[in-house]
Formats: sequence, C-alpha cells, structure tokens
Amino acid sequence: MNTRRVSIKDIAAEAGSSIALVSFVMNNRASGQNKYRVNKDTARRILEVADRLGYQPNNAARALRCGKTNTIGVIVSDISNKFFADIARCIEDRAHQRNYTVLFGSTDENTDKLDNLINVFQNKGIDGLIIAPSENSEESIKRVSTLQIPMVLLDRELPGLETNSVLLDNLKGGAQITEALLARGCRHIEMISYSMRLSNIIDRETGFKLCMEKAGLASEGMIYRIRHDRFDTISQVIIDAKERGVEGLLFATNSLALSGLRVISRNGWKIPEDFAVATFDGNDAFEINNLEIAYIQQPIAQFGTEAVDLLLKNVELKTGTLSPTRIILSPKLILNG
Amino acid sequence: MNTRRVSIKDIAAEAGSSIALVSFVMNNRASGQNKYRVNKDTARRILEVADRLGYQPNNAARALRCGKTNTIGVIVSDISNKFFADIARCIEDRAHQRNYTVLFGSTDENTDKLDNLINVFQNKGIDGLIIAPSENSEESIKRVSTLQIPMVLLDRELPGLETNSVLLDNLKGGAQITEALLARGCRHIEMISYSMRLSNIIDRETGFKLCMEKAGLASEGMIYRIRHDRFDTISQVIIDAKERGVEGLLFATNSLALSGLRVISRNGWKIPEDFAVATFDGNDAFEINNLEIAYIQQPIAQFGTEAVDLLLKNVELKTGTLSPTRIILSPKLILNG
DNA sequence: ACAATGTGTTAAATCATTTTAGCATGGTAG
DNA sequence: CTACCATGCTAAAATGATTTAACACATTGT
Repeated sequence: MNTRRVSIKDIAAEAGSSIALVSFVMNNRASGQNKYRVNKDTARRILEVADRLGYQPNNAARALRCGKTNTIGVIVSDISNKFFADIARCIEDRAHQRNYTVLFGSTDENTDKLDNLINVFQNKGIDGLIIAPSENSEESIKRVSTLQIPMVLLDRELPGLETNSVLLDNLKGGAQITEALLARGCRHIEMISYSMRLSNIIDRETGFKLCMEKAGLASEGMIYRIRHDRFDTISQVIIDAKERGVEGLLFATNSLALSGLRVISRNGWKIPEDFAVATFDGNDAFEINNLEIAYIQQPIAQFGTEAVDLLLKNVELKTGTLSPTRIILSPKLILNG
Repeated sequence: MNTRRVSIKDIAAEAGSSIALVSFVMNNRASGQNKYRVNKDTARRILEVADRLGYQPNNAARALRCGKTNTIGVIVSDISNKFFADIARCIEDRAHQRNYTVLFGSTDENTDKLDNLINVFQNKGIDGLIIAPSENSEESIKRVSTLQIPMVLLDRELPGLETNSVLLDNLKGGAQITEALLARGCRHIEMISYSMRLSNIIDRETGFKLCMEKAGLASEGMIYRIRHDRFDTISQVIIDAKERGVEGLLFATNSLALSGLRVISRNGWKIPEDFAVATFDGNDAFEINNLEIAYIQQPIAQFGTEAVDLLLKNVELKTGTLSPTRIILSPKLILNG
C-alpha cells in the first residue's frame, strides 16, 4: 500500500485547474485588494477537493521556497529545571496560538553546548531564538546577531550587548525581599548566592546590598557565592553562619534555597526560630510544611508570552530591523506567615 | 549586505566540480563498496572548500527531497510537570546524541489538543512520535498508526492497542509500595488515586489491591478517586480518612501526594505519627523536612533513552515494520526513615 | 470601433538537495 | 584490434510549494 501524501498537484488535477490557483486559494490570497484574483466558484471547488482528499501542505517545500519554518528555538540551561519548565510550557502555548512550533535545547550553562545548539537550530532553519544565555556566552550571542537571526534573551542579559530581552526587575526584587527580612526584625542577614556571574544573580545581590546599606547593616562578606559544581559547600556555609549568629538567610535562587533548607533541616534547626529564610521563586516544599518563607514570585506566564510576542514581532517584520527592546517584569513579594 | 547561505552549488563552482559530486562527498557516499566513486584528491578539495566557505546543509531541501527531517515529536500531558520535564530532558539529550531534534507538545490530558498536536507535528514532517496518551485517546493513537508514523507510547498504554511502549511495571510498583506500608505495621491503608482511567494508574491500584488481599486486609472502598479538575476534594477525603482511623495513605501520583501533604500539614497532623504516607516519585519537599515517606522511584533516564532508541529503531528501518515492542522498566522502592 | 481596464487563469522559475542514468577515459583480456 | 570493465565524473530529473510575468477574454469608456 503506497500512501503518498496528497499534494497541491493532485488537487489541481482533480479540480481541473492549475497548481498556482490551488496555491492562491490555499493561502487565501484571493481576498481583499490583492493582486491575485480567483473566481469564487473555483475557489469553493478547490477547497472542496482539498478537503475531500485531506490535503496537508508540505512544510519542507514551503520552508525551502520561502525560507520560513514557523518554528522557533528555545535554549535554556536546563529544561527540567522547574522555572524553565514552567516558562517552556507558556512559550509552547503562546507559540502554538500564533501558529509556531518550538524546539527546545538545554545547555547546562555550558558555552560549547550553546554553540552547538545554535548551529543545529540554525540548520533546522528556525525563524528565531529565545535564549537564556549562560556565563561568558557573549561571543555565541553576538554570532546569532551577525547571523541576522531574530533573538530574545530571557531571564538574563549580557553586559555590553544591546539585544531584545525579557527580564525580571531583579534589583527591585532583591531589595523587596531584603526589606521583608528586615521587617521581620532581622538585623544580621547574609545572602547565599551563585558564583556564576549572570546578570539576574548580580542584580539580586546588588538589590540586597543597596537595601542593607540603606539600613546601615551592610558588612564585608555578607554575600557567599556557591559554585554550581560544588553545591555541597553550602552545608558548611550555613553551619558557619549559625555560629556567627546570622538571623536571616537570603537565597539567590530556588535551587540554592532547596539545598539550604535541606542543611537546615538536617541540623535540626527550625524556621523561623533559628533562621528567617527568604528566596526567589516559590516551591511546593514551602507550602507543604507551612514553612514561613518569604519569596519573590516571578510572573512566569508573562515571561513566556512577552518573549514569544517580542520575538515574533521581529520575525514577522518583512523588512529592516527594530531597535532592541528591553522588557522588565515586576517581581511580586509573597509573605508566608 | 546580502548574506545568502552557501549552498552545494557554490561549493561546486568554487571547487570546479559538479554539484552531484559535492553531494556525494558531503554524505561520504564514496566509501566502501558503494556504487558512487570519487577520487580521493577531489574529495579532499571539495571538503576543503566546504569548510572554508562554512557550508551548512539546508535541512528543508533535504527534508523535501528525502522525506526525512531528523526531528521527532514528543507529546505529554504537561511538559512543566516534573516527571515529564525530567523525561523530556533525557529524551532531548539522547535525541541530540543520535542527531535528532525534538518538538514538544502538551495536551493537558485533552484529546482535542492531542489530535491537533498530531496534525501539527505531522505537517512538520516529524519522523516519529513519542506519546504519553491521555484518557480515551484510542482513536487518535490509531490514526497515527494508520498514518504509518513510527510511534512509541510512554508511561501509559491503551487497552486493545498493540503498539511500541515504554512503561513502568506499575503492578509491581503498587505492590512493593503497599508492602512497605504493611512492613511499617500499618493495617488500615487506603489509596488516593485519580479518577482518570490511565493504564499506569489502574495498574498501581491493582498492585495495591492484590497486595492488600493477599494480606487479608482488603475492604470495599479502600480506593478513593480524585477528579483531576476537582483536586480540592482531596481535603475532605483525608479528613474523613482520619476519622475512620486510617493509618496509612498511599497516593497514586506525586501531585496527589503533594496536595495530600498540604492537607495533612494544614490540619496539624504529623508524619508518620498521624499518617504513614507512601507515594510514587520522590520530591524535594520530602527530603527537606525529613518526611518519612516511602516512594517508588521511576528510572527517568531509562524512560527517555529507551523511548528514543525504540522509536529510532523503527524510524531508521529502511523497509517494512517491526512488530510492537513493550519495554517494562523496574520500579525502585525508596524507604526514608 | 478602439483603447483601456478588469478578471480569471496558467506556465515556468525558484528554492537546495539527492539520486539516477549514462558518458568519457584508460587499461586489460581475448 | 575489439570487447569489456573499472574509474571518475556529470547532466538532469525529482521533491512540493510560492510567486512572477503574461495571456486570454470580457467589460467599460470615449
């Protein structure tokens, strides 16, 4: 049984018209003040035949002819990370709404993998890229620019690079969450952060620092930076903090918070009696044990839709380029208890 | 500045050969006892030119000519669900290793969305599909079969459909986890399950039931089924259970467990004093508070690699079809405390 | 009656690649 | 000397769509 898919040609034959006409009808080029005109009856006939034969346009042919795939690529550090998984879902939904499909890729914060993914996606002919850039990825990102591939940076931006981006106001978030800790009466607060110099991390640190300075509580070494390949070191950091009489801990990311909470729990310390804890992004684990943890909530859905919309605005430009847009989303403070 | 990508034609011109020859070299058709022959020097020259010009093959043209896209589609209920997000990551890695890219789609357990995704992916010309089928999706899945699209079912299978599938031994898992509760001394055990009749859920229930019957502890109504659109009803179910003196709760899925734990926590009950709890899949939330929760761990990485490998085995068949393969993975019991 | 305009349609080029069929050339066996 | 084979290469067809240029034919205006 040979089931070749039905093509525009088959429809033309069946409807007794030329393939061009079928193409016009299929893309309803016949409407409005277009230069292509097709007779209403002919159009109806062609549509009827197409429907009867179950016609589905061949994407590869279209892509080849038009250089457009209606596919976008999304590159994040790890698609199984809750934050990115949630965003991925929103991106997927929005993209489908707008008639695009999405290719996902994970870099593990590794520049080589990023380069590779950019290559692969470029070869697939994606129409645009949404990227959460890893540390030191300036060169790769610049390459995308010179390749003229429409692009939006997500969650983080890169120093000295003017690109479209959708970001949280991490500075404000950092300040807000610090204020929350101060409002609880904490004086001795330390932040546990990432060694990786990503813009979102840096801004959170800066927000924290500025807020502490304003309160006259800043001190040398009040920020600890954990290497992402040495997450276990967090244990000693927290034990030391306890000894120094730290009252409040601010974690720069959710994964740091989870690791930290594990340590706190293992040492038999209680929240908020032994430590006041604050972090970024909520987690099931907080709610389930009624942990009094304040956190900054990021508008996930907005991240997704804004990134897709901004990207497609650039993709669907028939000519020229737009000047880079920076979309800054607002953090929301969630207080528990 | 017009930066058209370099094609096989450009290379041919530059190297002073025909485009066919370039194609042969690019796909190193010249090796072995092949019917295509190309001079070693010519081959070297062409490769050198291709490299110098930075040639990248055009995927759309290839797809059009060969009907192969080196892309697979993955359809799950929700890509932001931890279980699927983890599997997605493994699928992505394995697929990339094998030189394929992956399109993801979420159905929200909704058959219409499933149908739509199958259509979209088919139009994109995917070489195969990995699907976690939703309830009542027999017709959609059958359609994929008749469309001759290679397919592997993941996590769940469908009654009366012979297809490739990669599944957990949920029967065994259900029994193992029940035994763990029994071993802890629980006698009065109830299971909180899903109303959705998915094979994995049903098997877990059956495993539980058989094990309870063997222990002579089975009773009518020891399984509660929560509707996925009425998750809040879980609250009353657990409160009632407490009143009836239930000692052990077995949750059929991780999301049920999380909702359940929230209820338990809100009511001030403690684990394991007030309830012994067991479930499927681990969760950060358990570890962070040293909750003594036994659970069945699924071999996530295996799910991903086995599904990809099985799918590609079918995709890369040059001729004919393989008879359906069922791969059953082993659950692992994790005891905490 | 003739030009101008509008309407419906089509042949052919194009996109980048793979693959088939076959053309030279040179050497070797009979 | 002829027939045959191996080697190295190429022209051209085919894949399925979009888009351009142009061709008929009908209608309208002058």
